[in-house]
Amino acid sequence: MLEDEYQLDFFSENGFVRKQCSKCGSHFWTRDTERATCGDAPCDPYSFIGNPVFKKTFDLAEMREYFLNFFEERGHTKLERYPVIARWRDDIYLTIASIADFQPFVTSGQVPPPANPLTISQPCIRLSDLDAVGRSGRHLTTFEMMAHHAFNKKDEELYWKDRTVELCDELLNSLGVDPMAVTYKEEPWAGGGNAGPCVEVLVGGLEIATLVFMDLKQSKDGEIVIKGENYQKMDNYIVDTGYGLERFVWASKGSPTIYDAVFPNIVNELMNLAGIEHELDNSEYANILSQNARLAGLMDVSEKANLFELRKQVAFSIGTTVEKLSSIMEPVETIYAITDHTRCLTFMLADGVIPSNVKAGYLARLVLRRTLRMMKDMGITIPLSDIVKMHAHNLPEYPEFQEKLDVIEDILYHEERKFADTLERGKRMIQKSAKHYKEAGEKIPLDTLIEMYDSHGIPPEISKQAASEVGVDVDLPDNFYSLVAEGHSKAEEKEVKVFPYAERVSKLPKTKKLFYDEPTRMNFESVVLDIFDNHLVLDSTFFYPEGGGQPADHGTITVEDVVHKVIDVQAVGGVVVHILDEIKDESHIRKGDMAFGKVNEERRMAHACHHTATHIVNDAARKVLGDHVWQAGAQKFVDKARLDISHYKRISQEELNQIELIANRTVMENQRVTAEWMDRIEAEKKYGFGLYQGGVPPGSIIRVLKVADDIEACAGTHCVNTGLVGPIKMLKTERIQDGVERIEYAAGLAAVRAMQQMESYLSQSADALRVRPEHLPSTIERFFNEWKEFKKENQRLKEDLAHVHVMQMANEAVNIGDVRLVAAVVPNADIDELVKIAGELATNKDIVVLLASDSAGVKIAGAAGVDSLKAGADAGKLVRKMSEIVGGGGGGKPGMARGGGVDVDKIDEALEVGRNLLEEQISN
RNA sequence: GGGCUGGUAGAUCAGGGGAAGAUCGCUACCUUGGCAUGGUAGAGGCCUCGGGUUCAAUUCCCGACCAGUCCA
Repeated sequence: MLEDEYQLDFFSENGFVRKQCSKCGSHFWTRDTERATCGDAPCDPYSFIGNPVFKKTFDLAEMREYFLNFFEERGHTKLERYPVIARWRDDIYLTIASIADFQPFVTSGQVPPPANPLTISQPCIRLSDLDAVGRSGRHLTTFEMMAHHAFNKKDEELYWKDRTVELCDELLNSLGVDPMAVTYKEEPWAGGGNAGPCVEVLVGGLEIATLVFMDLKQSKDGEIVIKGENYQKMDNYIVDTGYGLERFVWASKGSPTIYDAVFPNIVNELMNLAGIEHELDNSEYANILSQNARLAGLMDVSEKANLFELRKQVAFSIGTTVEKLSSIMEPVETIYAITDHTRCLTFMLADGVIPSNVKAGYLARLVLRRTLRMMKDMGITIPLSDIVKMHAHNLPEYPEFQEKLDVIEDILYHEERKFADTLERGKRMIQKSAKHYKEAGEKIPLDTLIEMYDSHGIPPEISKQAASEVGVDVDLPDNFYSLVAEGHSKAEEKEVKVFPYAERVSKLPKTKKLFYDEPTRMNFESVVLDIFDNHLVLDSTFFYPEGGGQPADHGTITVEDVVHKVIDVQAVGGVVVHILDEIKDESHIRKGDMAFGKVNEERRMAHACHHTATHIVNDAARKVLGDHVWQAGAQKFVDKARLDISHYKRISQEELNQIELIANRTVMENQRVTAEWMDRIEAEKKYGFGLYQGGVPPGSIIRVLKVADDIEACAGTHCVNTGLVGPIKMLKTERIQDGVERIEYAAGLAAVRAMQQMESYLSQSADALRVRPEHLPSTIERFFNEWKEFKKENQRLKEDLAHVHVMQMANEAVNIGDVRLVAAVVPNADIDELVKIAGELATNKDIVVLLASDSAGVKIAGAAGVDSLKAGADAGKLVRKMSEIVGGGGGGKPGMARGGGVDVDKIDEALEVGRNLLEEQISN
């Protein structure tokens, strides 16, 4: 990055000098001509701890208010915060910076900003430094990025670098920061395909703000190279600032850690619950924490080795041992982490993240389980929701937290129980396996630990502990988690569907989509713009292309009296491509030809019904289950449709019935369905991000569809009022992922057909049992019970029968050497019977039994008593040989075997062969 | 979106192509004044469901459903 980028008039007019840090070599601007270092860690240690840099102290609410007012007074529009879950984006789950609110469409210039310039305090969640939270004294999973943004265009500039730095300097001065102590360090910024010059603002060793001047975008031919990537200048350039609210509060208080500055009351309460004396007034104790924070500021403590180094240095400076220091620090650090993590959960859950095993929900569960484990370690036994409530009460400036508390409590209750179950199950598993290895005198292999974690969610530390309770040792390598990851890295090829004619299509003008204007019209005329193979592009069309979970229309297109079937329709960058089933010999379609289209009405109407029904069901589900319900996907078919929603437990039958009732009531109220093309930002302001439940559409103008109380950006075709949807019949629910429920239903004629189908199942079942449908449940229960009793009865009878046979047959035994053979055909006996008889006969020690029957082919059973076994008899081999004779196979153990075949005529032969083979066996 | 594990008695789980098992719990009886305990006997299983392979499937294969879990 060029040095010129940082030569600002503001600096030169205000007595700043550009210097190079004597330690790290980076350049920085300062008013202090004597200064040698840049002010950033590790070149400068924290000096603000115990020595606040502001005139007065602020808490979160005060600081936020001060900042926003400061920029509002200077011409910025104050904006409400966005959710911490990035609903308006499909590339990230969580909001990681204030600028994320405006990506991608505002930053790209496609969509005008909601206000310009603007100021906002955006809660952000970053889980990348999870291990450092609590330990470093400064890391948080959740923080608020206070910001002011200005979106400039080539010919329309609001302000740029000078004004931005000036505002920052003015803000700091107004807070009473010593101007000589502030440094602006040059640090080019790059991320997410953009880049630009940037200055970090440092006071007292702490980075409290970052001022990014985003004016570059990634480009292969770009001439500017940053961190190995090529960039070029953009036509629109953006002031992207980030002021850390929590860091400002920390700097104002000068407390040993950021946690003691941001949520001191909750930290204290949890310390009490854990029985830790957290007395910051105690100078010795405060000194330990301060030393720790100062040194931790200089290193990355998520690395185990660094943490040990930190401990060593702090222990040395206060004259104690690492062990002693660790025993003091670890519990305190854990409490800090719990406090932080629970605040993170408060934001996530209140903004509608449902803990789950996929997507953002997984991140919530990750944090949640981490927290539960730490609470257990610290002996904190109150429900997790109690801590979340503390945060909610602590943050009255977020009234939405209060409203959601009931649902949050319910979610947390479920999650806590679930995790307890998982751990319980895991403990049993590992101990069982531990016993196994103990007997073998071995350690538990690493593979087992990996499986415990990967497949069963048991952290290796817990496995180790559980195993040691049984007295088995476990080797736990430091790189455990990377070993787990290795097991996952078996390459997965992804098939990316590439539209074959994208290049050619991109040169065509966008197709006029007339199906929005006249949703009921099915016949139309248009002009052929282009055709390649069987892909036809028209000037305008009534064919709906696949999208938004709605399949493409089918129908016909006639050109020059030749009728072509349309089998698929796709939209490629605004151009609708009709895919024909075949190009016939007689068709000579040319550019400029008139084309006559006819859309298959039945298919279209079925899709429209199901699409409108989907919005109705979504609305009903939210009314029944709660506001946390969020569409996670949907698909429409001709005969049914399905909707996936986020919900933290199974939908009960009663709830489903309720949803069905409400949905059908909406239908009967025959409400108007309206669609309106709206400015994107305006729509977001008016309706919130619920708009994007069905996906995030591109562009500055979006189609806002209102069905009942459901308002979404939707490009599908719909019924013009809810009455046209017809009946909505719920078919089933399915849990496709933890935290995601799938509801399947049919609407319109499809619903009627579904009901008829169900009815026919019912009447067929009722007919079979010769009862009326309403008597089915009781009758079936009776039948089932009777069937079970008959089965038992049958079993008993067979045993009795076997007994009778045994008495007879034992007398008919023939002596062969030292053993007695019973060889007989038992007519009509099934295999179970044969086995029973044989088994019982063989309780006579010297008997060998060979039985056959002719039920359903040939069945053969053989058994041998213990003495006959000693004499050499092997029922397994006998039966195998005999079964071969009758064209089958068989086998078993020497004492008991079964087999069979198909050749009924050879039963006697088989018995004869068995007898001969037995003679051979015992003569050896 | 990708991957992994499991579904057997009321509970927790063994087993495994050739007569369904253990432990706890349950019922009855014995031991006791009563309970704890200790005996003895017994009840309780469409081995999740649907296909396939086989002479034979609870067991192997495919699919569905249910449950658990890791990762992007």
